[in-house]
Formats: sequence, structure tokens, C-alpha cells
Amino acid sequence: MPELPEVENTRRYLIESRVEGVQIVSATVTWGNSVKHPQLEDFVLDIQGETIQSIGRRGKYILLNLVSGRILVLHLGMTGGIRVQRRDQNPSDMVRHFFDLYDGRQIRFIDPRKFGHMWLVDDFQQVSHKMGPEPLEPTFTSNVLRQIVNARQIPIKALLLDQAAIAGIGNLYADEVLFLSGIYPGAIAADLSDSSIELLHRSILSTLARSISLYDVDRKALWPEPSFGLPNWTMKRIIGAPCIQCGNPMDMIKVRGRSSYYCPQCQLRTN
DNA sequence: AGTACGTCCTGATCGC
DNA sequence: TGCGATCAGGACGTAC
Repeated sequence: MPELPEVENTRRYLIESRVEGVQIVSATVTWGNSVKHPQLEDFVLDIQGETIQSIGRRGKYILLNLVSGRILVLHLGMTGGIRVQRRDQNPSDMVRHFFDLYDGRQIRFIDPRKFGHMWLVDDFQQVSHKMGPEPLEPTFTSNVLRQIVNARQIPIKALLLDQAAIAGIGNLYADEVLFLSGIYPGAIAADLSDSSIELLHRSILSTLARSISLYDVDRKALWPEPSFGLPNWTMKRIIGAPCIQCGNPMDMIKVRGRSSYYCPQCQLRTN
């Protein structure tokens, strides 16, 4: 569920926490399956003494660019979150991994469901080779989106979830932008009209930007903090809940096994 | 090229 | 009340 905005805000949080330029003196991994590459023993040993140079992001991946040129790549999975805390501050049970910093703090990887992953690589390509464009880059124009959409004979919902098509959108944002665009989740991508794609493009940009801004307004809105909530979702993800636009009951279909909430009145099957 | 399903996990929720 | 079954979900692998 951490999708592009939550990951971007986690990146901003790390920068504001001033971990750039700080050395990692040791690492503790309590759930070895999280480490994907290379071997676990190498991972812990290799990370020692590395200094964080800068914090980046690609899609849903957080990139800790290290002075050596290597990259510590973090993926939050479904329930993962990052916090920077003093070593003497009691960690929650859900902290799976610790990176001890030279200044006495720790970068803590919280991950209740253990779906998060970590890599230490020379090149991000080693983690993910095929990734679609960043939707918030200026180069992601409606023309670019139209080319992507026109080329695929799959449900638009499935396309939005395909990280090789567009990077960073997950199940919740996909439903959100389809609702705002009035597009039925099961509609075949290549069948969408130019005007629908135009609307979809605008919805993607505005929805992602709005969610990122929540953290800029309130620093407590950092995933997975439940107190502030994430974006102001236009739907409650409950079958039968009234649509905020027309009042008719919302429904849910499965698209490629993913729950897809939509309004049968506002999201017609023809676009 | 596209679809279906299994895998990894745990906590919330459902049915009996 | 309490217990077991089911589901959710990101990314990837395998089979068709």
C-alpha cells in the first residue's frame, strides 16, 4: 500500500532527518528473506562503513545512494515504513531491520507483514530492469500516456498496476484515479478514447501530487502513521457505500485478482 | 501478448 | 465466546 506518494514522502523524511553524509556503522537484519541480493552475509558485511550520499526514489523503491557508488535499495512492500530514531529509543516489535548510524541514531525498517525487500547493488538495473516512466516527471505527458495505453489489450486497471508500464501506482491509487476519470476498471486499455486518456492523465498527476502535499503540510502524515490518514480517498472501498458523486452504491470487481472498487453509474463500461 | 494462479506474510474479519 | 478459514496486497515466477 505504500505507493509513489508514501514512498516519496519517506524519501523527504529521510532527507529532513539529515541522514545524508552520515556513515552506517553496522546493520542488523532480523528477517533474512527480506534481503534479495546478494547473499545475506555479504549484505550485512558490505553495508558496514558505507556512507549515505543522497536519497533517491524510483517508482516505489527508495534508493540510498552510497559514497562507494553502490545503492541500498529499499522496497516497503505492503506494510513497510522507515523511521530514524535514537538507538536508545524503544523500537516497536515490528522493526525488522536496523541500520546503526555513526551519530547514535538508527534507520529502522518497520514491516509487520514482511513483504518489504532490500538490495545492495552497484546498479539499480540489478533490482528492476523494466520500469515505466515516473508519472510526476515533466516528460510524462498525456501523449506518452496515450501511447502506453493504446498499445495494450489488457484492462486499464491492470495496466496502471504494471510497474513496467507506469512506475509507482498501486491498487488504491489506481482505483482512485479511475474513479476520478470516470473509467470502468475492466475497460480494455486500447479501447479508451483520447479524451478519457486525457482525463486519466490529469487525475494521475493531481492525485499523486495531492497525496504528497499532505506530508508537506503535516509532518505527522508519514506512512504508515494511521492517525492522519493518507489521501482524502473519494471512495471508502466498501461495497454498497454511496458514491460521493451520484449517491448510488459502489461495487467491486476483481481485475486480475485485485479488488477494484468503482461506481457503476459514474464509471461506465464505454469510454 | 495476455491470463491464471501460486508464493511470500500477518492481522483483521468472517462464519459457524 | 472462541476458533479456524479467508482475505488483502506488491512483485515475481510458472504454466498455459
